[in-house]
Amino acid sequence: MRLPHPDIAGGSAELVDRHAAAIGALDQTLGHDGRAAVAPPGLAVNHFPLQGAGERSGAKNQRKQQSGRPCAHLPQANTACYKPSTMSSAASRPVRVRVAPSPTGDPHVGTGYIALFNYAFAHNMGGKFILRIEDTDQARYRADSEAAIMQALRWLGVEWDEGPDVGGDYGPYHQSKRTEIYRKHCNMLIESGKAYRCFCSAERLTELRETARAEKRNPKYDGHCKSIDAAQAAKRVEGGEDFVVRMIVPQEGSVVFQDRLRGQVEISVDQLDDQVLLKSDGFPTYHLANVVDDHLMEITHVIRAEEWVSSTPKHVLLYEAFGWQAPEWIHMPLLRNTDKSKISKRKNPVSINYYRDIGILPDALRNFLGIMGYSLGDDKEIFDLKEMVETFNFERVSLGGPVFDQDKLRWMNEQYIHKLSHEDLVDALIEWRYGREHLRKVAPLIRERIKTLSDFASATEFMFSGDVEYTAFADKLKIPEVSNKDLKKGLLELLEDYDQLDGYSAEDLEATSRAFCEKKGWKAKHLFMLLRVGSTGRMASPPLFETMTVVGKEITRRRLRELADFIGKMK
RNA sequence: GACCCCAUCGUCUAGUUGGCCUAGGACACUGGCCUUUCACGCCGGCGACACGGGUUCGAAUCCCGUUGGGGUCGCCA
Repeated sequence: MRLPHPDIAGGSAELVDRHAAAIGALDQTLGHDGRAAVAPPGLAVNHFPLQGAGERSGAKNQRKQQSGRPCAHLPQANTACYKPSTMSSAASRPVRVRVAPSPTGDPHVGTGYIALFNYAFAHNMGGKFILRIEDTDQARYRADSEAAIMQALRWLGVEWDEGPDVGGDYGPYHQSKRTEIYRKHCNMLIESGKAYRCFCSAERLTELRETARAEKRNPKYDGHCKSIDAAQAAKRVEGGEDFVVRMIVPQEGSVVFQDRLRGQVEISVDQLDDQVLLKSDGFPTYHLANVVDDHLMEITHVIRAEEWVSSTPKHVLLYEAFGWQAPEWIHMPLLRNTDKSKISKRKNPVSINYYRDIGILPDALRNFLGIMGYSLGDDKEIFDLKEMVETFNFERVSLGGPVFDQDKLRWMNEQYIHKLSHEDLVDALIEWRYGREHLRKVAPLIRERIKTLSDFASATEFMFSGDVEYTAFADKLKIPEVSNKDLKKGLLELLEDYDQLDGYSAEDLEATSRAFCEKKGWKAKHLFMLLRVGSTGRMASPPLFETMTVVGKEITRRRLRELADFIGKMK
């Protein structure tokens, strides 16, 4: 399923009144000349009064915040210091934060991590925690993803006060239902000379990027369409030409903003591109949607991952262009793989459901995420959500990127298991994989394969375990005429194909696998044996694809990936 | 490559107003105790302030530089 095109998607009819009001109010904020009514540049460094008490007091940050020359080198007042306007009213603004996942795949531990910190802060401040679905990417949209993300977040114990399913006064909470809002705001920027339509083809842009890279320049849009006058642009639009809307980034100066954890960050505008705000399919990009929604939803603090630091200037510029008060920026460190790179599914299981499926207790995962880049200050590592909320303080965040250490997670889970009463342990087991629901899926697959009930355990052992071993089958793990290297690569590609699926049915898996064989010229029976050994650790199993669904998507994925690595390492 | 961020044991971290730090805790690893076994538990061990300059009576803590790691540079978020 794809998202409906905005033209036919929920437009203004679905907008609640307050948005109309907000847009109306915005019209007034913009002066006749379209200039944003913002505080003049060059003010003293701003702080949210809110953060005063809890202000990070690290000397380094203090230095940065106090450095009195944020705009010193900047030439013109009008291009100079894009510093967030002073928030005189922020003190009284109730805290509202959000997590804004994109439904393009499995519920990511990083989403859980950021959600947890948003939740902890919101509750500590007596504020609200909002869930917003950023479903503006039609190409990567996956129908089953959104529900999975919500389920996973709830499973973790991170509950939202406003969101798509629970409602709230600031909806709709799906960006796909807010396209009319973005379109309007985009037009405002065009009218006020802050944005323009661009008709360049994807090919031209790619070429631009490539030549820039070849010449070792920073890839940047060359402003080709910037000078097209309004009348002509309108004409081309009417003529049915595809276009995007780009924001106009000032030619000189730099953008300065305060990050709660890092102090002052300054980035020169020549690092910035004329960012696309509205895509040719009519959907907004993250940058536009995020700013517009955060403003309309009255978000006070943007707590997100560090990867966003370098695009924050674009957002600051947008707030300025609209004449809005920007939220406070708080960029959390990135979760890491063992090699310190940003956590990724290629190197680490990243789906929350994987951890659920191998039998990690939700509280343990939550607690574990809570010690990533964070501590209570004493030597206490085991703490519940309530305790984290009550004592939460951004000063306790450390910025070195924390490695997601499976060993420590398991240890922590052990602590939680030990704390369970016998009865609760039984319940946990039943809820995990020893309940009727799961057994009902298992039974049909093994009934023909057991002579006594006591055969059940050995017949299904791989359905109740995490990783499996492949060493015993080392000499069987091959496909004629295919090198180990290509085999590994192929397996990984297949995994990608599985990931593109909406859902995880045996039929889809089989169809995908067969199509893959076709493409590769591999014999199905060869590939299927590999998949069998990979997903079960055996050469004999119940029907392969049914088995894979019962073993579960996450564990199967992990096992197949391990298999691929194993094969890659063979002689 | 350009820009930005970061820097205490292999890993998560305490240390944040510089002295109480011959750097504390946890995971992992490891020796022992307990025990019919295994596990748990308990006691012990290994193990870090990246480097170089400053500032200071005194620096893991402040400043500068170097090095290292990471992130970003998309009509993805």
